[in-house]
Amino acid sequence: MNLLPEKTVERLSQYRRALQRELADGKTHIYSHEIAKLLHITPVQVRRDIMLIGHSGTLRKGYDIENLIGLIGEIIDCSTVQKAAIIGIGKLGQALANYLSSSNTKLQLAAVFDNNPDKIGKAFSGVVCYSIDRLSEIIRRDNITIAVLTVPPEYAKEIKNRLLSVGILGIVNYTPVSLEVEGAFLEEYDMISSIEKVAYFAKPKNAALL
Amino acid sequence: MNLLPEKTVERLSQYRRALQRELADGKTHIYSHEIAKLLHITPVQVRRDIMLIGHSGTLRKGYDIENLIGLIGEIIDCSTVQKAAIIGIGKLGQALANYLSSSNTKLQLAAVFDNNPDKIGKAFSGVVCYSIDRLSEIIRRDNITIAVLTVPPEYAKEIKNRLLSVGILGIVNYTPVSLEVEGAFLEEYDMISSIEKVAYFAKPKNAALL
DNA sequence: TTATGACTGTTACTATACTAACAATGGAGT
DNA sequence: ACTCCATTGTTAGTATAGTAACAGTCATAA
Repeated sequence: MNLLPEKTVERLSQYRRALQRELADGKTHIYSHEIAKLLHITPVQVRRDIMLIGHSGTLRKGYDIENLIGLIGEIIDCSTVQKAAIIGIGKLGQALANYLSSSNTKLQLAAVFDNNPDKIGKAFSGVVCYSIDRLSEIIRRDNITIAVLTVPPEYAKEIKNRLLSVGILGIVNYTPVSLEVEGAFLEEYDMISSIEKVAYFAKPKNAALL
Repeated sequence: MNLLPEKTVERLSQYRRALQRELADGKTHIYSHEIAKLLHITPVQVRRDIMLIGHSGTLRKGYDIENLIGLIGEIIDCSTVQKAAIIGIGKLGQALANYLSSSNTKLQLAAVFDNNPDKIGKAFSGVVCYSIDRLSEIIRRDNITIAVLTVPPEYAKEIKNRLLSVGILGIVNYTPVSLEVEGAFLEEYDMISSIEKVAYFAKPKNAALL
């Protein structure tokens, strides 16, 4: 199968969680316009995304929820478990650790790292915190492939380099400094610029033009 | 001036912070390719963004940093101070409170809200926490226009409705449930789907195709 | 059994974002 | 003064994302 568009992958992740909730509510089938309503997007977009993952089996009663959840898993999860680490277990890191360990994906939070001695050895969301000095060692040992960066900005670049040198495959960068990454997939998200963007479009003058 | 593209606004926010760092280092002028290098994008994109905000005065020595910072401010900041509130001051909310209050934008964190009695009355990043029951009252009283939602997902919809009914202008939604918003600018960010997206593209099979 | 209609699957179109190409400018060296 | 060339400003082109239009399918009911 070819690569899916980025946005489609993001939505598939959202579909899956929404579908899991519906399944828990006892529903077995669902229409595209129902999924659309849950995520506040259009039914066309839902059908198009589902088309892209080659969902053949669809009958007149809409999509079979369990079936679809399974298929999404086949597409976006790895056949083997993928392990993730959070680097920098401050407020943001702890929040993410919570989300990750409570979301039932195949993605497994395998380790967290920090340089604060008070935190090392403690567990966060059930995962033990290692010293940042052991980053390369643990990543290699536990075969961790995804890293979430929530360190203070001044450490970001150096840690990124260490991650790349032990062959990390994916990095999610939540620090406000942008990184250059070769040989791994990088996703950057800058909270401040997101909020400033909203402020811009929410300015009375601009809101009128929306 | 017309509305700017969303991505351009996000980058302007990033340019500004990068430029402030450069200014602090004693630099007075900067080339487009230098800015590009800081954010790991192309010089063309930098120049295009700057063109869009109508930066006329640019000479052979690159852009005048102080000048450019000022212009970006004129464009993306409001003429009057814009006030923001964080709803739900858990781990994520506290992280955001920190970022917001330490970033020197015209955006001012004016209040935070929570339903936990232990938190009410306490200060977070120097901002006092109110009971969620007083949401409408305080937003109106302090003329808060931007809301950042970091509450547990089950509360999101109801709080969104309250925000809209007091005329909020912008909402940043960090909860994993999607919201329907009419009459305000909405930005949604789902951390789980972001990380799952990275996991997808970082799968060995897919990474080969990048 | 056939017509109906609600729903899916697909293609064609539009909008947004990014990139490449190139024209215009003006300081520096000769 | 003239040429050179690094750098900006702008337009044209491409890629990605989203939307609309429509054809295909099948359960249902007359």
